[in-house]
Order: sequence, then structure tokens, then C-alpha cells
Amino acid sequence: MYSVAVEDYLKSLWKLGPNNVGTKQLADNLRVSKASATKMILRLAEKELVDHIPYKGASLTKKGELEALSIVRKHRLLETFLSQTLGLGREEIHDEAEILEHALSKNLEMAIADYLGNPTRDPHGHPIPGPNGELYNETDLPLCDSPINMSLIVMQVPDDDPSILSWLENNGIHPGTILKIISRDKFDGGLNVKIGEVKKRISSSIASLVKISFEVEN
Amino acid sequence: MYSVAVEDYLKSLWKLGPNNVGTKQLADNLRVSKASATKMILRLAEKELVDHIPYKGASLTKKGELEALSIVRKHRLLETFLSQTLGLGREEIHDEAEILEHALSKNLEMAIADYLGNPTRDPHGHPIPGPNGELYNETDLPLCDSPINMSLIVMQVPDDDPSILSWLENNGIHPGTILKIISRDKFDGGLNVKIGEVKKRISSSIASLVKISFEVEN
DNA sequence: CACTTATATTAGCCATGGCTAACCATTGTA
DNA sequence: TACAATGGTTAGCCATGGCTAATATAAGTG
Ligand SMILES: [Mn+2]
Ligand SMILES: [Mn+2]
Ligand SMILES: [Mn+2]
Ligand SMILES: [Mn+2]
Repeated sequence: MYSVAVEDYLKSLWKLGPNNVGTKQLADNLRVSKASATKMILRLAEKELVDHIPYKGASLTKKGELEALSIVRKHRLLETFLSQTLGLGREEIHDEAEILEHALSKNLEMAIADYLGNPTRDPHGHPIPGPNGELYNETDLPLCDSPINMSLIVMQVPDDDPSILSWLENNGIHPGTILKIISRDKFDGGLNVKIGEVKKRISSSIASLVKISFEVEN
Repeated sequence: MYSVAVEDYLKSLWKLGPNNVGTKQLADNLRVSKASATKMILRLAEKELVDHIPYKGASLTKKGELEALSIVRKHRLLETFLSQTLGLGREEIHDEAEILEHALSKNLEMAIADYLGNPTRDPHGHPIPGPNGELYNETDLPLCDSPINMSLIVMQVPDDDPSILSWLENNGIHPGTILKIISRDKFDGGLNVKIGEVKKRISSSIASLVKISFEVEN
């Protein structure tokens, strides 16, 4: 239906939204020049996929949002499939899914969702939108803002930086990991945490990318 | 590496080759105009993927052939994967693979081949080239040219016409089917065959697309 | 050999989606 | 309030890969 470029723009707009997304922000996210982003925004507005207020920004229309969610669903289902079925590591799957998502028919999307038992989270813990764009409310909190001395369960890790993901993996931090914040460094915001009996230090930049919930969820 | 268009042109040139492939033949195969095919042939020659003799035709260079075989391998591995793992029917897989083949990294290709146990035939019985383009010699024969009253084993069915494939499937004809030609119609070349105890009639146009070998291969 | 037909190429148009360079708007700070 | 910095847009270029129409070549026929 839509080109690879259009689909990637919609996905970025969704990720950066829902408010007016600036041209520079969008261009940086897609590693494209500002001029290219402006041109594409005009084309997306033409197709009624975004509303554009010149010098203000662009935001997805309902139509654009549904299209974006469809790509996000494909992306996350593919990541889950690559991880569970083909055994790829959490740090390898994002880049593959970034390409494959544009080649997956609705039919195959359904077949994969079915094969996987309709998962609701991908291997990074990101929620997988439903077949019609349904997305439940996000309640996970950034680890960096979480209270000290409580049992926390890691719910989400970032998906697009293999080096951060490898570091997390090597330190036993992934969705499902249970940990406790021992102390928070007053200067740089770094965290001293305990995973099982092992103590680790997590920098504040990484801690802001990890999301948790409180244990005893069920 | 190469664009979707370039990859599809190389694949068609391989399928129609190995001799000089005419512009019209190529254009028809890809459902583009002759002008588009000419233009692309010139670009492929520029990239040293084909040799082009004006008004004679184009043929793949070694480099082009290896590239084509890589796409054919991806295509056939994907068909096998879609069939075996996701349970898609033999008539659905070709069109999906035609798109996915361009989105499959070398890494994923290897993971899938490994997962499937390095198959040598796809669900249509087509040989799957090796990771470096190795392709064993083809010994299967067209059913239409095969002798009467011998036990034949179906080795290959066509892959790109869902209606023919559905007909074959509904009549129990697919790779592995054992059959015997009872008689050949002198006028239209149609075949009367026996599959188990059941008699069927196969038109000559379909019989020319099905390939067999003689039973007792091992 | 001349002429028709099929095949092939060229010329020139278009949409897409990149780019740089130049210019315009908004905003925060002096 | 002026004006630099930042962000946004426009103009104009390019490659890719389609298209049609016009022209050129090759092959077969009388
Ligand atoms: Mn993508
Ligand atoms: Mn993910
Ligand atoms: Mn293809
Ligand atoms: Mn096949």
C-alpha cells in the first residue's frame, strides 16, 4: 500500500508524537535532512495522513495513526518471532524487523500472531498493538524515577541500540528481571541496584531507558 | 545492497537464461514496458551484472548470476519456511516470498536455512541453491514427455500460478505423488494417469509444467 | 530485393525520495 | 526592542524506475 519511506515516517511521527512533531526532530530521528522531512510531511498531508501547521509541526491524523500502529504491530510481532522461533538475540532483532516490517502482508501478520499465540509484548517488553490498532494504557515507569528499596520487575528495555542491549543482557537485565534500588547517586543520578544477591551500577542514562513495574502484580 | 527492482530483473534474467534474453521476453516476464526493460538492462550492464549486445539480448555475468542465485535461494528458503513453519498452502507462498526475498539479510537467510535443516528442495520441488550459489544438475523430466506405464514420482510443480496449484493440490498432485501414465491423447497431448487406484486426466499444458523422476531412486 | 512485422532502442515525461544552498520565521537573550 | 540562533521552508539538483510515442533494426515473406 504505502512505500517503505512513508511507513517509516509514520512510525517516527507516532513514536515522537502525539503532539505536533517538529521537522528537525523528525529529520534527526530518520537520519534525513530537514528539507527531505519537510517535503515528505507535505506529501503525507496531501494523503491526509498528517495535519501540518507550517512552522509548528505535524501530527498524525486518525488514518495516519492507524497506519503507524499497523507497522508497529508488524515490527513487534516480527521481533517476537525472530527471537522465539529463530533464536536471535534481543540486540539483533530490531534492525531486521525494521526492514521486514515493510514486506509483511496482513495475511502473514495474522499467521505469525496466531503462531505465537497473540503475544501482547515483544522481547523488549514493548506492547504489541492489536490487529485494529488497540493499545492498552501504559503503566510502566522509568527505572530512574523509581523508589528505593522496593522489589521492582523490569518490564521494558530499549530496542534500537545494540550496545546498550548487549550491556543490559550481559548484566542480566531484561524484561522479567527482578531488582531493587539500593541507592541513588546524588550527583549523576546513577543507581546502585541489587539483582538477586549481586550488586550492579546502572548509569542514569541507561536507567531512564529501562521501565519497571512493582512486583506482586498478580 | 541492490534495489528490489534490480533483484527482480536479475532473477527473471536467470529464469529466462542462460542465453541472451530478449528485451520483450524480459519485459513480459516482469510486466513492465519494453522501454523500461531496455533502460534497466543498460543500468545492469553499467554495474557489470549483465552483458548486453544491442538488438541481441542480455545475459548475466558471473557476478549477476551469483546475485540472482542468492535471491532464488532466499525465495525458496522463504517458501519452505512459510509452508513448514507457518503452515501456508503451496499456492499462497510464492507471492509472499516474492516480496520477502528482498528484505531478508544474509544473517536471517542462514538462521532460516539452519532452522529448516538446510533443505535442498522447496515445497514446489524446486532445488534450493546453496549459500554460495551451488546448484546441482537438474535431472527431473517434464511429465508430458514421460513414458507410459511406468511408475513416476512427481518432483516439481509450478510455483507462480495459484489456480493451477490449487487444481493440482485438489487432485492430489504434488512433489512426492506417485503416478502412472495410462495413455496419451494423440490430438491434444492430454494424459490419462492413475494415482493409486484413481484415474485422472491432466491437460498437456499442465503436464508440461509438472516434472517427474522414475521411482526407485534409492 | 522490397516490404511488412516483430523486436529493440531512444527521447522525453512523471513520481518518489534523497541532497545542498539559500531564504524565512520564531524565540530567547542582551 | 534588536538580533542571533535555531528551526522550517523553498528552490533546484540528482538517481531510480516507471510510462508513451517515435524511431531504428532484424527477420521473414512474396
Ligand atoms: Mn522500517
Ligand atoms: Mn521492540
Ligand atoms: Mn521479488
Ligand atoms: Mn517455489
